[in-house]
Amino acid sequence: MFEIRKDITDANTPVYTISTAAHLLGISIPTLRMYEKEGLIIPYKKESNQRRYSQNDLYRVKCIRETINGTKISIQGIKHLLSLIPCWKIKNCSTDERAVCEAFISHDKPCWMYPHKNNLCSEIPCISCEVYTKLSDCKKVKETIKIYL
Amino acid sequence: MFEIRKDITDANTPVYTISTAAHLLGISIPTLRMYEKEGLIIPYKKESNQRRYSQNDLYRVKCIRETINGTKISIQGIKHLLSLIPCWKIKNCSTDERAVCEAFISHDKPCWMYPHKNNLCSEIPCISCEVYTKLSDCKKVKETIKIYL
DNA sequence: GATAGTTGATATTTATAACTATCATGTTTG
DNA sequence: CAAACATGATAGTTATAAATATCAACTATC
Repeated sequence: MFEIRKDITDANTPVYTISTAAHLLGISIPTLRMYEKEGLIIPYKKESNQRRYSQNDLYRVKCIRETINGTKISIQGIKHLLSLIPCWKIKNCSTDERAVCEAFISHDKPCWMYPHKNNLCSEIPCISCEVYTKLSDCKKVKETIKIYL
Repeated sequence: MFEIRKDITDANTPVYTISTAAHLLGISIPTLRMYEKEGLIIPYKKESNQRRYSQNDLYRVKCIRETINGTKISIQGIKHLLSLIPCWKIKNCSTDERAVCEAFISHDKPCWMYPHKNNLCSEIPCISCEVYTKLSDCKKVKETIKIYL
Protein backbone atom coordinates (compact mmCIF):
# COMPACT_ATOMS: atom_id res chain seq x y z
CA MET A 1 0.00 0.00 0.00
CA PHE A 2 0.96 3.69 -0.45
CA GLU A 3 3.23 2.83 -3.35
CA ILE A 4 3.44 4.33 -6.81
CA ARG A 5 2.16 1.68 -9.19
CA LYS A 6 4.55 1.07 -12.05
CA ASP A 7 2.51 -1.74 -13.52
CA ILE A 8 -0.01 0.77 -14.87
CA THR A 9 1.00 1.97 -18.29
CA ASP A 10 -1.76 4.51 -18.79
CA ALA A 11 -1.19 7.56 -16.62
CA ASN A 12 -4.87 8.31 -16.86
CA THR A 13 -6.07 5.08 -15.28
CA PRO A 14 -7.66 5.84 -11.90
CA VAL A 15 -5.99 3.48 -9.45
CA TYR A 16 -5.16 5.23 -6.20
CA THR A 17 -7.58 5.65 -3.31
CA ILE A 18 -7.78 9.04 -1.66
CA SER A 19 -5.62 7.96 1.28
CA THR A 20 -2.92 6.59 -1.01
CA ALA A 21 -3.02 9.72 -3.15
CA ALA A 22 -2.81 11.93 -0.08
CA HIS A 23 0.10 9.92 1.26
CA LEU A 24 2.00 9.98 -2.03
CA LEU A 25 1.50 13.74 -2.25
CA GLY A 26 2.31 14.34 1.41
CA ILE A 27 -0.95 16.15 2.12
CA SER A 28 -4.15 15.45 4.00
CA ILE A 29 -7.32 13.93 2.64
CA PRO A 30 -9.48 17.02 3.28
CA THR A 31 -7.03 19.07 1.21
CA LEU A 32 -7.56 16.79 -1.77
CA ARG A 33 -11.30 17.08 -1.36
CA MET A 34 -11.00 20.87 -1.12
CA TYR A 35 -9.11 21.08 -4.43
CA GLU A 36 -11.87 19.03 -5.98
CA LYS A 37 -14.63 21.19 -4.50
CA GLU A 38 -12.89 24.25 -5.95
CA GLY A 39 -12.81 22.61 -9.37
CA LEU A 40 -9.03 22.29 -9.60
CA ILE A 41 -9.21 18.54 -10.10
CA ILE A 42 -11.80 16.00 -11.24
CA PRO A 43 -10.99 12.55 -9.84
CA TYR A 44 -12.72 9.51 -11.23
CA LYS A 45 -15.65 8.34 -9.13
CA LYS A 46 -16.70 4.72 -8.82
CA GLU A 47 -20.38 3.73 -8.89
CA SER A 48 -20.27 3.81 -5.09
CA ASN A 49 -19.11 7.43 -5.21
CA GLN A 50 -15.58 6.64 -4.05
CA ARG A 51 -12.73 8.57 -5.61
CA ARG A 52 -9.89 7.00 -7.55
CA TYR A 53 -6.85 9.03 -8.61
CA SER A 54 -4.67 8.49 -11.65
CA GLN A 55 -0.97 9.24 -12.05
CA ASN A 56 -1.91 12.36 -14.00
CA ASP A 57 -4.21 13.42 -11.18
CA LEU A 58 -1.25 13.30 -8.82
CA TYR A 59 0.81 15.41 -11.23
CA ARG A 60 -2.05 17.85 -11.49
CA VAL A 61 -2.23 18.26 -7.72
CA LYS A 62 1.54 18.67 -7.58
CA CYS A 63 1.25 21.58 -10.02
CA ILE A 64 -1.60 23.11 -8.05
CA ARG A 65 0.50 23.03 -4.91
CA GLU A 66 3.51 24.56 -6.65
CA THR A 67 1.26 27.36 -7.82
CA ILE A 68 -0.29 27.98 -4.40
CA ASN A 69 2.78 27.54 -2.22
CA GLY A 70 5.53 28.50 -4.66
CA THR A 71 4.09 31.07 -7.02
CA LYS A 72 1.71 32.33 -4.30
CA ILE A 73 -1.30 32.45 -6.56
CA SER A 74 -4.44 31.86 -4.49
CA ILE A 75 -6.98 29.15 -5.29
CA GLN A 76 -9.36 31.83 -6.53
CA GLY A 77 -6.56 33.10 -8.73
CA ILE A 78 -5.99 29.64 -10.21
CA LYS A 79 -9.70 29.27 -10.90
CA HIS A 80 -9.71 32.63 -12.65
CA LEU A 81 -6.65 31.59 -14.66
CA LEU A 82 -8.22 28.30 -15.73
CA SER A 83 -11.32 30.19 -16.87
CA LEU A 84 -9.11 31.81 -19.52
CA ILE A 85 -8.48 28.54 -21.34
CA PRO A 86 -10.21 29.19 -24.67
CA CYS A 87 -12.49 26.16 -24.53
CA TRP A 88 -14.76 27.72 -27.17
CA LYS A 89 -11.83 27.61 -29.58
CA ILE A 90 -10.67 24.15 -28.56
CA LYS A 91 -14.19 22.75 -28.96
CA ASN A 92 -14.94 25.02 -31.89
CA CYS A 93 -18.18 26.47 -30.53
CA SER A 94 -20.50 28.41 -32.78
CA THR A 95 -21.35 32.05 -32.17
CA ASP A 96 -24.80 31.02 -30.97
CA GLU A 97 -23.37 28.51 -28.54
CA ARG A 98 -20.90 31.04 -27.16
CA ALA A 99 -23.64 33.60 -26.64
CA VAL A 100 -25.36 31.42 -24.05
CA CYS A 101 -22.34 29.67 -22.53
CA GLU A 102 -21.25 30.67 -19.04
CA ALA A 103 -17.78 29.31 -19.68
CA PHE A 104 -17.38 31.80 -22.52
CA ILE A 105 -18.97 34.72 -20.73
CA SER A 106 -17.73 34.42 -17.15
CA HIS A 107 -14.22 34.32 -15.80
CA ASP A 108 -14.36 33.23 -12.19
CA LYS A 109 -13.89 29.48 -12.55
CA PRO A 110 -12.87 26.84 -15.12
CA CYS A 111 -15.40 25.87 -17.79
CA TRP A 112 -15.87 22.41 -16.28
CA MET A 113 -17.29 24.01 -13.12
CA TYR A 114 -20.32 25.40 -14.93
CA PRO A 115 -23.46 23.31 -15.38
CA HIS A 116 -23.47 21.74 -18.84
CA LYS A 117 -26.94 21.24 -20.17
CA ASN A 118 -27.92 22.17 -23.65
CA ASN A 119 -24.58 22.76 -25.31
CA LEU A 120 -22.18 20.49 -27.12
CA CYS A 121 -20.13 19.97 -23.95
CA SER A 122 -22.86 17.84 -22.43
CA GLU A 123 -21.94 15.04 -24.84
CA ILE A 124 -18.71 14.21 -23.05
CA PRO A 125 -18.05 14.22 -19.28
CA CYS A 126 -15.56 16.97 -18.41
CA ILE A 127 -13.12 14.49 -16.88
CA SER A 128 -12.39 13.14 -20.35
CA CYS A 129 -12.73 16.44 -22.22
CA GLU A 130 -9.54 17.62 -23.90
CA VAL A 131 -9.99 21.09 -22.40
CA TYR A 132 -9.50 19.50 -18.99
CA THR A 133 -7.07 16.72 -19.83
CA LYS A 134 -4.62 18.59 -22.05
CA LEU A 135 -3.75 21.20 -19.44
CA SER A 136 -2.57 19.48 -16.27
CA ASP A 137 -0.30 22.34 -15.27
CA CYS A 138 -2.20 25.53 -14.51
CA LYS A 139 1.02 27.51 -15.03
CA LYS A 140 0.80 26.72 -18.74
CA VAL A 141 -2.38 28.66 -19.51
CA LYS A 142 -0.42 31.33 -21.36
CA GLU A 143 1.15 28.74 -23.64
CA THR A 144 -2.29 27.41 -24.47
CA ILE A 145 -3.71 30.84 -25.17
CA LYS A 146 -0.79 31.65 -27.47
CA ILE A 147 -1.65 28.70 -29.68
CA TYR A 148 -5.00 30.22 -30.51
CA LEU A 149 -3.95 33.86 -30.58
CA MET B 1 -7.25 69.22 0.28
CA PHE B 2 -8.35 65.60 0.05
CA GLU B 3 -11.04 66.44 -2.46
CA ILE B 4 -11.83 64.94 -5.84
CA ARG B 5 -10.95 67.57 -8.40
CA LYS B 6 -13.77 68.17 -10.84
CA ASP B 7 -11.98 70.97 -12.65
CA ILE B 8 -9.72 68.44 -14.36
CA THR B 9 -11.27 67.21 -17.59
CA ASP B 10 -8.64 64.66 -18.49
CA ALA B 11 -8.87 61.62 -16.24
CA ASN B 12 -5.26 60.84 -17.05
CA THR B 13 -3.82 64.07 -15.72
CA PRO B 14 -1.70 63.33 -12.63
CA VAL B 15 -2.93 65.73 -9.96
CA TYR B 16 -3.25 64.00 -6.60
CA THR B 17 -0.40 63.59 -4.14
CA ILE B 18 0.03 60.20 -2.51
CA SER B 19 -1.61 61.30 0.73
CA THR B 20 -4.63 62.68 -1.11
CA ALA B 21 -4.91 59.54 -3.21
CA ALA B 22 -4.64 57.33 -0.13
CA HIS B 23 -7.27 59.40 1.65
CA LEU B 24 -9.68 59.33 -1.29
CA LEU B 25 -9.26 55.55 -1.55
CA GLY B 26 -9.47 54.97 2.18
CA ILE B 27 -6.13 53.16 2.38
CA SER B 28 -2.67 53.83 3.72
CA ILE B 29 0.24 55.35 1.85
CA PRO B 30 2.46 52.23 2.14
CA THR B 31 -0.29 50.20 0.52
CA LEU B 32 -0.24 52.46 -2.53
CA ARG B 33 3.52 52.14 -2.70
CA MET B 34 3.25 48.36 -2.41
CA TYR B 35 0.84 48.14 -5.36
CA GLU B 36 3.32 50.17 -7.35
CA LYS B 37 6.28 48.00 -6.31
CA GLU B 38 4.30 44.95 -7.45
CA GLY B 39 3.67 46.57 -10.82
CA LEU B 40 -0.09 46.89 -10.44
CA ILE B 41 0.03 50.65 -11.00
CA ILE B 42 2.41 53.15 -12.56
CA PRO B 43 1.85 56.62 -11.09
CA TYR B 44 3.36 59.64 -12.75
CA LYS B 45 6.61 60.79 -11.15
CA LYS B 46 7.76 64.37 -11.05
CA GLU B 47 11.38 65.30 -11.69
CA SER B 48 11.89 65.25 -7.92
CA ASN B 49 10.65 61.63 -7.83
CA GLN B 50 7.38 62.51 -6.13
CA ARG B 51 4.29 60.60 -7.21
CA ARG B 52 1.18 62.16 -8.67
CA TYR B 53 -2.00 60.16 -9.21
CA SER B 54 -4.65 60.69 -11.88
CA GLN B 55 -8.36 59.96 -11.67
CA ASN B 56 -7.78 56.81 -13.72
CA ASP B 57 -5.04 55.76 -11.30
CA LEU B 58 -7.59 55.92 -8.49
CA TYR B 59 -10.01 53.81 -10.51
CA ARG B 60 -7.27 51.32 -11.22
CA VAL B 61 -6.49 50.95 -7.52
CA LYS B 62 -10.19 50.58 -6.78
CA CYS B 63 -10.30 47.65 -9.21
CA ILE B 64 -7.18 46.10 -7.69
CA ARG B 65 -8.76 46.22 -4.26
CA GLU B 66 -12.01 44.72 -5.50
CA THR B 67 -10.01 41.87 -6.98
CA ILE B 68 -7.95 41.27 -3.84
CA ASN B 69 -10.64 41.73 -1.22
CA GLY B 70 -13.74 40.75 -3.18
CA THR B 71 -12.67 38.16 -5.72
CA LYS B 72 -9.89 36.91 -3.39
CA ILE B 73 -7.27 36.77 -6.09
CA SER B 74 -3.84 37.39 -4.57
CA ILE B 75 -1.47 40.08 -5.79
CA GLN B 76 0.70 37.38 -7.37
CA GLY B 77 -2.43 36.10 -9.10
CA ILE B 78 -3.22 39.55 -10.48
CA LYS B 79 0.34 39.90 -11.76
CA HIS B 80 0.07 36.53 -13.47
CA LEU B 81 -3.27 37.56 -14.96
CA LEU B 82 -1.89 40.84 -16.29
CA SER B 83 0.98 38.93 -17.91
CA LEU B 84 -1.61 37.30 -20.16
CA ILE B 85 -2.52 40.55 -21.87
CA PRO B 86 -1.35 39.86 -25.44
CA CYS B 87 0.93 42.89 -25.69
CA TRP B 88 2.74 41.28 -28.65
CA LYS B 89 -0.54 41.38 -30.54
CA ILE B 90 -1.52 44.87 -29.40
CA LYS B 91 1.88 46.26 -30.36
CA ASN B 92 2.17 43.95 -33.35
CA CYS B 93 5.58 42.51 -32.50
CA SER B 94 7.53 40.56 -35.11
CA THR B 95 8.45 36.92 -34.62
CA ASP B 96 12.05 37.95 -33.99
CA GLU B 97 11.03 40.46 -31.37
CA ARG B 98 8.82 37.96 -29.59
CA ALA B 99 11.59 35.40 -29.49
CA VAL B 100 13.71 37.59 -27.22
CA CYS B 101 10.97 39.36 -25.28
CA GLU B 102 10.46 38.41 -21.63
CA ALA B 103 6.92 39.77 -21.73
CA PHE B 104 6.07 37.26 -24.44
CA ILE B 105 7.92 34.34 -22.90
CA SER B 106 7.27 34.68 -19.17
CA HIS B 107 4.02 34.81 -17.28
CA ASP B 108 4.74 35.92 -13.75
CA LYS B 109 4.22 39.67 -14.06
CA PRO B 110 2.80 42.29 -16.46
CA CYS B 111 4.87 43.22 -19.51
CA TRP B 112 5.60 46.68 -18.13
CA MET B 113 7.49 45.11 -15.23
CA TYR B 114 10.21 43.71 -17.50
CA PRO B 115 13.23 45.79 -18.44
CA HIS B 116 12.70 47.32 -21.87
CA LYS B 117 15.90 47.81 -23.74
CA ASN B 118 16.32 46.84 -27.34
CA ASN B 119 12.76 46.25 -28.43
CA LEU B 120 10.10 48.49 -29.86
CA CYS B 121 8.58 49.05 -26.41
CA SER B 122 11.53 51.20 -25.37
CA GLU B 123 10.24 53.98 -27.61
CA ILE B 124 7.33 54.85 -25.34
CA PRO B 125 7.27 54.85 -21.52
CA CYS B 126 4.95 52.13 -20.24
CA ILE B 127 2.81 54.62 -18.34
CA SER B 128 1.54 55.96 -21.67
CA CYS B 129 1.56 52.63 -23.55
CA GLU B 130 -1.85 51.45 -24.68
CA VAL B 131 -1.18 47.98 -23.23
CA TYR B 132 -1.11 49.60 -19.81
CA THR B 133 -3.64 52.39 -20.27
CA LYS B 134 -6.43 50.51 -22.04
CA LEU B 135 -6.87 47.91 -19.30
CA SER B 136 -7.52 49.66 -16.01
CA ASP B 137 -9.62 46.81 -14.63
CA CYS B 138 -7.63 43.61 -14.16
CA LYS B 139 -10.89 41.65 -14.13
CA LYS B 140 -11.26 42.42 -17.84
CA VAL B 141 -8.27 40.44 -19.09
CA LYS B 142 -10.49 37.75 -20.57
CA GLU B 143 -12.41 40.34 -22.60
CA THR B 144 -9.14 41.66 -23.98
CA ILE B 145 -7.86 38.22 -24.87
CA LYS B 146 -11.11 37.41 -26.66
CA ILE B 147 -10.61 40.32 -29.01
CA TYR B 148 -7.44 38.78 -30.34
CA LEU B 149 -8.50 35.14 -30.22
C1' DG C 1 -19.51 -9.76 10.25
C1' DA C 2 -15.62 -7.37 11.97
C1' DT C 3 -11.83 -4.14 10.47
C1' DA C 4 -10.30 -0.68 7.67
C1' DG C 5 -11.26 3.00 4.84
C1' DT C 6 -14.73 5.82 2.64
C1' DT C 7 -18.27 9.70 2.47
C1' DG C 8 -19.62 14.93 3.33
C1' DA C 9 -19.74 18.41 6.84
C1' DT C 10 -18.19 21.35 10.48
C1' DA C 11 -14.86 23.21 13.56
C1' DT C 12 -10.22 24.38 14.38
C1' DT C 13 -5.42 25.35 13.59
C1' DT C 14 -1.64 27.47 11.17
C1' DA C 15 0.90 29.98 8.03
C1' DT C 16 1.30 34.17 5.76
C1' DA C 17 -0.41 37.78 2.48
C1' DA C 18 -2.09 42.23 2.95
C1' DC C 19 -1.81 46.09 5.27
C1' DT C 20 -0.11 49.64 8.56
C1' DA C 21 3.06 52.19 11.75
C1' DT C 22 7.14 54.30 12.20
C1' DC C 23 11.68 55.63 10.99
C1' DA C 24 15.67 58.97 9.31
C1' DT C 25 16.26 61.63 5.32
C1' DG C 26 14.92 64.54 1.51
C1' DT C 27 11.56 67.89 -1.02
C1' DT C 28 7.90 71.25 -1.43
C1' DT C 29 5.51 75.33 -0.24
C1' DG C 30 4.08 79.77 1.76
C1' DC D 1 13.65 78.88 6.77
C1' DA D 2 9.97 76.53 9.18
C1' DA D 3 6.02 73.47 8.64
C1' DA D 4 4.07 70.08 5.99
C1' DC D 5 4.59 66.38 3.22
C1' DA D 6 7.45 63.47 0.42
C1' DT D 7 10.94 59.52 -0.01
C1' DG D 8 12.48 54.32 0.77
C1' DA D 9 13.08 50.84 4.24
C1' DT D 10 12.09 48.01 8.12
C1' DA D 11 9.38 46.13 11.60
C1' DG D 12 5.06 45.00 13.26
C1' DT D 13 -0.03 43.95 13.10
C1' DT D 14 -4.18 41.83 11.35
C1' DA D 15 -7.17 39.34 8.64
C1' DT D 16 -7.90 35.17 6.43
C1' DA D 17 -6.71 31.52 2.99
C1' DA D 18 -4.98 27.04 3.20
C1' DA D 19 -4.67 23.12 5.53
C1' DT D 20 -6.00 19.94 9.09
C1' DA D 21 -8.68 17.37 12.74
C1' DT D 22 -12.64 15.22 13.85
C1' DC D 23 -17.31 13.70 13.29
C1' DA D 24 -21.39 10.17 12.43
C1' DA D 25 -22.89 7.56 8.61
C1' DC D 26 -21.77 4.64 4.85
C1' DT D 27 -18.88 1.21 1.81
C1' DA D 28 -15.22 -2.06 0.89
C1' DT D 29 -12.46 -6.08 1.89
C1' DC D 30 -11.08 -10.47 3.76
